[in-house]
Amino acid sequence: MGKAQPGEMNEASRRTAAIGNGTSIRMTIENWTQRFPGLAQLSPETQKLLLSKSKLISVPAGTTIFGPGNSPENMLFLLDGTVRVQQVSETGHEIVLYRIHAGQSCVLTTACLLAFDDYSAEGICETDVQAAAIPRTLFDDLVSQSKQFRDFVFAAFSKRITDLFLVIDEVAFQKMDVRLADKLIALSEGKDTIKTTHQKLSVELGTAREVISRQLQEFQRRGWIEQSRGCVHLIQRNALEDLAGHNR
Amino acid sequence: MGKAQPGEMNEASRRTAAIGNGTSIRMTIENWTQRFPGLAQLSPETQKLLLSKSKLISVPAGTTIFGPGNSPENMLFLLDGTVRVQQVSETGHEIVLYRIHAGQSCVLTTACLLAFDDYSAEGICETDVQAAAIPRTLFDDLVSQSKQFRDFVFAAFSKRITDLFLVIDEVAFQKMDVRLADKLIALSEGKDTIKTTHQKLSVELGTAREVISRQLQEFQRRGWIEQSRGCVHLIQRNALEDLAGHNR
DNA sequence: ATTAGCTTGGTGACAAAGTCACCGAATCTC
DNA sequence: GAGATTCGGTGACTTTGTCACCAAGCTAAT
Repeated sequence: MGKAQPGEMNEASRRTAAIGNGTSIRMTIENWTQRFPGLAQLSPETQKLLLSKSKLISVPAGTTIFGPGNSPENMLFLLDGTVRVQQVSETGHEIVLYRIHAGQSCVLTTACLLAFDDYSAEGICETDVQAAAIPRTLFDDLVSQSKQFRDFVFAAFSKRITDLFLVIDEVAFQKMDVRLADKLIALSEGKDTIKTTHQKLSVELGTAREVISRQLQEFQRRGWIEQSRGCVHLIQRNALEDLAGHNR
Repeated sequence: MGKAQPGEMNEASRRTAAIGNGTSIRMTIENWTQRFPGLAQLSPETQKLLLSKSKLISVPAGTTIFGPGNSPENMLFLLDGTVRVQQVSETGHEIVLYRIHAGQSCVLTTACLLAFDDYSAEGICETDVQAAAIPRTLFDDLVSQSKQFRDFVFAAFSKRITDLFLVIDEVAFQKMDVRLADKLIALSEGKDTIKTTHQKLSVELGTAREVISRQLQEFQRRGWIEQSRGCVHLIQRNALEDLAGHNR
């Protein structure tokens, strides 16, 4: 693989959280179920059960919350922050599969890990993260007892699977310039500066760093962006959105 | 897209099954739950419930059992045959996502369709198919009542998601020769002749027909395969397996 | 402060894969 | 048997991925 080892990017300091073993529990929000559109409709008893038997945890940015050889005991409901789920292939290539945002749950990934530990995906906190950890047994009880909870869980699974369909479609058929423009818009979150490197962008799209560099140069040549070390500045967001097909 | 419209391959005659509306119900197997490793452990009562409230259906090869604008009312458990799940992208490109084999269920795909009807995937019977159709309400009851059934369902979801991870990895990072060799081995099912066209193989891998043609020519040049119209004959299976990395 | 090492990004040459526009032969349909 | 369709082959070109290497910026140790 040469000297650039993509698996060794030091993400902050890449701590590994021992979730469920008493990691910095901080009670910040009492009624966190209200933050989940799908959970707010649970019966009061179910909500009480969830709130009483779950623990609020807080994890610093850069932590790997699950990954090879590290299946969490609990399932997480993200209250704040985002978790990036990515995969390292045998060849050493990396690709970002999806992100879990506040208001979503890790159930599927967690469930997958429980079922098959020969997975290759890992979940990394991109920001400081606050989450509610619920034990597997409680998860099982809730699925059994609450129709609303079942619907929430199955909807989460379904959304994830259809999203993965989209990823496959993109990787297989979309041109790089379109994919990159789309990713820049997504990562910008409305702001005009994205703090990222060419290397990180290449992992986002599962391509090579050189490809990103050339594509960004082309965008710059057209006056759509400007670059500085570790930053991309969006100058003509519209042009990028057009290319990404956001107006169709 | 030129004259070759990939979306118009006439698969047998591409009937659309109206599952649940009294399609040729044939009682062939009484204790079909025994065929599912995950279901055989259900309690006798649960099995009785499943058997009594589900219907055995039989669908001819080429039928689209689900697809855009055709969400089935029931969830299927495949007793015999295989269903190919594939996707058509906006650009008109097609790719096979996975197959559902006898002993597996469509739950996830079905669930996805129920949740989001803007999906683009479709399920096509590759062979004559026999399946047990279970109504959504029964599915919901079983998930609620039976721990074993829950485990079965979540294992199915998990397996599917991890499989999709693998597909993404392959599409993004594997070389075409490796992927094609792998696919040939898989499609051969142990036999030495595969009845398929270059066009169909290109859909399997989400690539262009020309790429397949050239790659097969190379395999032929090396003496690994021979070709005739609509057929690929495996001459040196070992060589293909080696390339596909089956001995590592 | 200086140096050594790492990260970031740039570059050219080449290989692999995808696209486009054809073509002819085999097969099917009427 | 004629015409249409499917199947596969081909060359020219573009896009993307790979490899090897370089230089500027940043960081940490001495």
